[in-house]
Amino acid sequence: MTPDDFHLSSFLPYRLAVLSERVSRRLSVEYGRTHGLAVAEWRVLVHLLRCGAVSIRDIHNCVNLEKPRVSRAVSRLEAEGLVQKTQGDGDGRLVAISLTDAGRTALADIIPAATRIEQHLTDAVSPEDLDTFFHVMERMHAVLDADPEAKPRTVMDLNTNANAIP
Amino acid sequence: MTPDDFHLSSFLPYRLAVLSERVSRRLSVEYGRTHGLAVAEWRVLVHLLRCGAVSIRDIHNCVNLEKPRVSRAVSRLEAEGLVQKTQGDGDGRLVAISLTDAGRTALADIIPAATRIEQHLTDAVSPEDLDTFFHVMERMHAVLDADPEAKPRTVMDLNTNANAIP
DNA sequence: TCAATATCATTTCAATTGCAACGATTTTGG
DNA sequence: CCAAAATCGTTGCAATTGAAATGATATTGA
Repeated sequence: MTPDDFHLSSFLPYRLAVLSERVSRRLSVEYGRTHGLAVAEWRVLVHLLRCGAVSIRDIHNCVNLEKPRVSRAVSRLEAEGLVQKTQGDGDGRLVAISLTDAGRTALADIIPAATRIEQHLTDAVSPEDLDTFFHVMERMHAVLDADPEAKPRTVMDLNTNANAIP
Repeated sequence: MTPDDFHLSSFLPYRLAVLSERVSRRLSVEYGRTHGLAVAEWRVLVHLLRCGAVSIRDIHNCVNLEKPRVSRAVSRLEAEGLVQKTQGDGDGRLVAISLTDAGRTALADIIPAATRIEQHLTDAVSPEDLDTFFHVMERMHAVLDADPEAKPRTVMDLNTNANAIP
C-alpha cells in the first residue's frame, strides 16, 4: 500500500489507454490515408451499414460518441457524399441517416483493411487466450456496470458482450 | 469476408477503446473531484513520484503524452503548487521538474483511491486470467512494434512489459 | 384542447489538443 | 574556434471536443 512503488506502466487504466490509443491510431492511419476519415466518421459508417436508416440519437446510443460529435461527423460524411440525410416522414424532429452508394463502396474498401489489422493482432495469440482476454474485458465492464460513478454502457455494447457471466 | 456482417461491437479496436475510455473516465472522476486533476496532470505527478527531478522531454518519453501537452500540464501543476520547476544547473535548456510537498501530499491521497479502483477491476477475475489478459496485451503490442505504420512504444512501456516473449 | 413538458438535432462557447514553428541553448564537425 | 545542426521547452494556430443552450417538433396531462 506504500504509494512509493506505484508504477504508471503497471497501472491497469494506463496500460489499457496506451494499447487502445496505439491500436486506434494504427487503424486510423488506414482509413485516414485512404478515405480521409476520422474515428467518429468510421464508427458512424459502420453502424449505418448494419442498421440502415437511423437517427442521430440512435447512432449516439450505439457507437459511444457524444451527440454533437455524431451530428458533426454526419455533416462531414454528408458533405463527402458518403451519407444522406432524409427528413423523417413521421416525426419531424428525426433525421433519417443512411449510406449512399459511395458510402457503401468506401466501406467495402475499408472494412477488409480494418479486418486485416484486427486479424494481425489476434493472430498473435491463441484462440483460448483471446477468449480469456475478452472474458476479462467483460468482467471489468461488469464491475463498472455496478459502479454508480461509472458511465453506463450503451445498449448495444451491453447486448453484444454480456453473455458469459457465471 | 463479407463486409455485411461486420459488427462494430465485436471489433477489437472499438472494444478496447470503449473499455479504456470507460475505465479512464471512472478514474478521472476520482482525482478530478478530489483534486481537480486531468489525466495528463495525473500521469505527470505519478511519474515524478518515481523519477524525481526530470525534464519535460523525459516525461514525454515515459508517460505517452505529447510534448506540448506535458508542458501545459506542468504549467497547471506549477500554478497549483503541486510541482516546481528549477532551472537546471548544467544544460540551460533543461528544466528540472519535481514534486512539491503539496504534490506529494496530493499523491498520497489519490494513489490509494486509484489503486482501489484498479483492485475492484482486477478482483473480478482470477489471477491466471489476469495474467493471460496482460500477456495478450503484450502480444498485441509486439505486433504493433513490428508494424512500421504504428507509433513506437515509449521506452518505459517497452522495458516494463516486454518480458515474456517466447 | 392546449399549455407544460419532453425529445431531437444543431449550434454556441470555452477549453483541450496536436502539429508545426519558434527562440534559446547546446553539441557537432570541419 | 565557430558556423551548422540538433535539442529543449514554449507558443501560435487551426481543428476537435464536450457541456450547456437553443430552436423546432411531439407528447403528455389536466
